[in-house]
Amino acid sequence: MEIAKAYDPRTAEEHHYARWEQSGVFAPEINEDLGAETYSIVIPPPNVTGSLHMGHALQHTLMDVLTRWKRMCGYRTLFLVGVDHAGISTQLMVTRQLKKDAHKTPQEIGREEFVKRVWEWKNKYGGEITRQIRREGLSVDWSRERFTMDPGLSAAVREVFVRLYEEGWIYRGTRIVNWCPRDKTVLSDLEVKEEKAKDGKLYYLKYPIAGGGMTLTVATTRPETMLGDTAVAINPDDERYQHLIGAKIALPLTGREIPVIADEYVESEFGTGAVKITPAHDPNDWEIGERHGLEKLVVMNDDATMSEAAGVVFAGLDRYEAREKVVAAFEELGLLETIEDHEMTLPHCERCKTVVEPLLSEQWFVKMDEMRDLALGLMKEAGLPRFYPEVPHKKVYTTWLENLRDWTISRQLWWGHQIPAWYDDEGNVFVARSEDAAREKAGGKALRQDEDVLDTWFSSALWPFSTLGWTGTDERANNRDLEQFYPTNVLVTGRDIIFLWVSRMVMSGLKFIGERPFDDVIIHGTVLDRNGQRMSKTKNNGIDPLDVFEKFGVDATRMTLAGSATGVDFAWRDERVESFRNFANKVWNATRFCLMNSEGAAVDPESLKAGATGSLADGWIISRLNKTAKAVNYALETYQFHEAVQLLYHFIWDDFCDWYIELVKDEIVDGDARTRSLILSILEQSLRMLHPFMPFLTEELWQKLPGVSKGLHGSAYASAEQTIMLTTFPKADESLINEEAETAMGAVIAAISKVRNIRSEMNISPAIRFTVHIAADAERQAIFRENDAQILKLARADKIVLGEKLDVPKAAAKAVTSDAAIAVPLEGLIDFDKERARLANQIEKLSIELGRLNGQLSNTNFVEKAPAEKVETLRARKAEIEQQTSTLRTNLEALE
RNA sequence: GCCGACUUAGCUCAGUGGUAGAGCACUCGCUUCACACGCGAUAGGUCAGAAGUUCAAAUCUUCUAGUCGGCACCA
Repeated sequence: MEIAKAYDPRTAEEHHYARWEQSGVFAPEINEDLGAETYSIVIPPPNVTGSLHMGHALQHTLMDVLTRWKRMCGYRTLFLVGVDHAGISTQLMVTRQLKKDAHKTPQEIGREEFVKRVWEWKNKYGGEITRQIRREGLSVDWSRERFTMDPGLSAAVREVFVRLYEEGWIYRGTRIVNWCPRDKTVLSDLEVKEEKAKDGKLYYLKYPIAGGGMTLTVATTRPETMLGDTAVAINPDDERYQHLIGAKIALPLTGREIPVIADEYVESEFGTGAVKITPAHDPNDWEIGERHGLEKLVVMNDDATMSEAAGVVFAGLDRYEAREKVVAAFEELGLLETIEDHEMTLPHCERCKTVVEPLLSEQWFVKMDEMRDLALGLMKEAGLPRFYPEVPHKKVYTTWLENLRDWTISRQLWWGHQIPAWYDDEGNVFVARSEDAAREKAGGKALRQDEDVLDTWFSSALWPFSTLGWTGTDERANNRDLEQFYPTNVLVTGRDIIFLWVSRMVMSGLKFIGERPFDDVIIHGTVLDRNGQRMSKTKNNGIDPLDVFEKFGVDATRMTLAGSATGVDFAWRDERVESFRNFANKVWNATRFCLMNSEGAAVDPESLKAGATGSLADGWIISRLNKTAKAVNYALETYQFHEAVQLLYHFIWDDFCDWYIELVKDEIVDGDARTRSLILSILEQSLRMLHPFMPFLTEELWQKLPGVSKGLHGSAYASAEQTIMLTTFPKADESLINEEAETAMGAVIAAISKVRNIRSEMNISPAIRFTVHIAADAERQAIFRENDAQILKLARADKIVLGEKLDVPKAAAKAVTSDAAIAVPLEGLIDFDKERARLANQIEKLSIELGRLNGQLSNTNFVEKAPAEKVETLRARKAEIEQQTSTLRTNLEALE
């Protein structure tokens, strides 16, 4: 069979995915072995508004590698896919579109109509990310695809909410919360990111003390909030201000009088040691207000403009305009003492980057202490989940849990799971699974539902079991998917959502299923741009995976991503992908060679066992194959994807292509059917091992191999459509690992390399054939004799002379290996100066090593304390070097 | 402020106690009948610096410097 000269990734990519998907090979049901162990992974659901980025591509690749590997190992695998409704992002996107298309705001069209439009948007555009997931080649079970707002998942959300409420773990309360004035919703602590303020200032304001001309100076970064001050606080031990405790301040611009109070919270050293207290606009001030029974005066609206309560002069002004105006007013009154530059950070809305306003507001919260204890208990007692890499994530996760605070779960949005709480006209609340149930609780009164929806992460927290059909009403035993696939085996995600998502899944899994959601958590690294910077939309330095797919192919991209060390950030290099593109082409061409010479041959895994007793090269490559299989399986078991990639790359390229194909080329081309079948079978095993990483290439090639059939499938997949996906992943057969063959082959390879070195260093054209003399002991001579054809071919020699000792004229180039002395007579071709330099260079290298060895071996401490085995190894090596050096010296002297 | 990670060849990165590795780039040679996305052969590192533990340190400990990250506080 003839195939194209170069691999075209696009053809293979277009060829196989639809067929795989349609034939059902991704679904766990493809496995006919009822006793098969299960293996399950749930995808971290990408946002429905999202499109694929490198972070996705990385984590998706790792999950797919594991899934495909385990499927090939005979597990009943489920790789569950789905999408997150992404409350804020989606609402913003549809709001923008509404404005553009209809020039309307959500408020103008009303909640019902707005939500309807979001669903329309979702149905029309929400499939983008799932199309991209198909492009990546992920072997996910599309028949179980989920969306966080599916009826079943929504039922799970209501169930969890009601249960937590009934247990008192969910409550409603008035607190200072993080308020995004642009998105007009509350945010949890985790959705707020501190960033350095560009030009932070500390304003020193003089507050007049009532009755008497004295002032007390307070320092503040937010002068506008003084309009809501209800006290000034000082430390009770601050001697400077003792006399003022209990005094009244005539608060400028407001006409109000506020007390001076004493509270431990105040640090005398900071600022002036006197703090203005605004309980409605600062969490710490709130606490102080609670302690001292202060009034909580709200002077700001939910869009961060000043409210009526701020006074007629300021009402309606934006917070920053109000700040300027307040400062100007103080200056006019002669009450502005000074303004200092002040380094500080400000909280920003993670999504829209607006400065978050601490605002007094009534919200729903989850009390986290008992939930936290469940997760901490699991870590303490079972060490779960296991983080990969363990450092630093285990500690960071644990520490975060230990300091966990209550979780604000309500959001002032329309897109999401509406809170299942209803109110009567008196404001009594009825929490229930449905409106009917709520009304029943309320004695049939008319009710209205809470306007707010739940934090998107509330539903994400249930993902590992809500996606498997849990709604709280099913007994687990009656739910086959939950029973089979929960807990999942491993979670693969980025470190930025360990708190937001991972910890919450652990807590809710333990609480509602009574079992951990997963054993292992792989935290992958961040893909940086080529300058080592984080990719971001604002910097516009993102690398689009789809562009890379287009340029180098999906498989090459997957190899690049899997080839990065687990958990470690790395700078993106197209050159790296290019090298894997080249590798794909190498595999393609190795297959091409085998196919061009495949007449009369077929893939037959049994031939590997028989082949092990064939030629040295056969035994050697089969040994290498089995060692590689062993190492690859181990690497995957321990999530060392990059190690597996390296092993496969070098086995296929170096061992198989550069050595084995070249060694057996003549036999293959000459039509030796046995060797042809053997090389096809080794190639086929290699393709299998490569398949989890490079699914398209390997399927494309595998299907072309003579002799492939369902017969190669694992026993659990006997009736499935023919695909490499369902062949058995190679496991090492220890009996086929042959150290003797590897050592012998090593001698042949070393000899060939030395001759090549001579040819290259002495500038001898490849066209010139010469005689190679090899001196070695009888045993080694036998090896060289048996493989003389291969040596002749690969060293481009026309004759080999074997003997105990070299017998060559002076005009010869010489070299030594661990096993042999080598000489190539070069009458008329040799440059004696060059040859002397070459020999001297080899002697020099050996002498450096010898010096080090002598140092160690003459150290009595080493000889006495190091393991005897180690000492013996060094002694043997020393003897070898001395032997080689002596030979090289003799050769060098002969040239003098 | 607290916690942590990283610093290895020109570049990007592997390598957790026993002779420093890969890919790319560089140098030299090659239309060798699978592949120039290739073949062959070289060159290139006092493993950030210092001290310590050890027979032995890139690897363990401490300190220093630089880079990056997380958390907390911030009147």
